[in-house]
Amino acid sequence: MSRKSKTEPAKELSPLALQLIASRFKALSEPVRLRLLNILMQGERTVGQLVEASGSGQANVSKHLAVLRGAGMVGTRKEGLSTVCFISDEIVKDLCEMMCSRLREEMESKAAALSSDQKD
Amino acid sequence: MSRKSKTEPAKELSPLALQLIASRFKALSEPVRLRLLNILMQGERTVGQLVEASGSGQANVSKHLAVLRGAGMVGTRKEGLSTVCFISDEIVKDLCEMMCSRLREEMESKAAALSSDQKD
DNA sequence: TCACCATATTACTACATAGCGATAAAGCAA
DNA sequence: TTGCTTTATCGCTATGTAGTAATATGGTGA
Repeated sequence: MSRKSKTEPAKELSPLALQLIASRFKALSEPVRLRLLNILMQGERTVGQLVEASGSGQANVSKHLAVLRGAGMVGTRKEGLSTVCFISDEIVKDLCEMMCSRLREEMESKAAALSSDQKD
Repeated sequence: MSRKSKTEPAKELSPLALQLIASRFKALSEPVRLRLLNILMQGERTVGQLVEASGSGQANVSKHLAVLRGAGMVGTRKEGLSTVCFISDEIVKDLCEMMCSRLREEMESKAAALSSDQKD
């Protein structure tokens, strides 16, 4: 592989690369889509189950699933009448957990700051 | 820390948590913002340097920087007339590198599929 | 003080998309 | 075939935001 000696000095990314990376992050930038992924992390679900579990409308869920499929994060297969959905890229879990624990840290440090900041 | 025995069974996230995570990813879902972060990974830069290096307009860069600051990813300090910008959350680098290498994998496997798929 | 410089903000246009209701498409049952 | 079920798609409205030009803000030097 092309590993340099050190930590790699943060390469310049081409406009195309930036565009592609941005579109991946964009797929993750919507609460409903994150909710769908969060549900799918527990295992495969049909579209109908996702509709019920997410509380969003059927058309909306279908559209969001199309986005996630387009980003290569969710896969589907037909099973009778239903469409079974599953996470097709495990990176999603890592990314979300990373973001999640980072948020928790921030929250906790802010909470700590608030409680030690209690002047009158 | 609160690590369970196994891999943690993918907790249910609250609507607020989903909203917060989504907004972080949203900050990363724009090519210009990724470009700014990419430049800042090489070290601190003034707004003017970012304008020049990114090729975007001054007002636009300023607005994107405000988004990144709002997401806690970039910090700034005044230094004379200039505003010096720097990455304030190292998670950004990890996230981008993760996404980047994932993309590279996909590209390479697609390229490989294409070359081995060369029937007449 | 005034003039200048770097940056932020405002006002605006253009475009993308989230959400919804209605409808289409596709597979199953009778 | 008809009717039912599940999902995808269409048409639409409302909202968000990227980009730009113009202006405002605030620090610097004369």
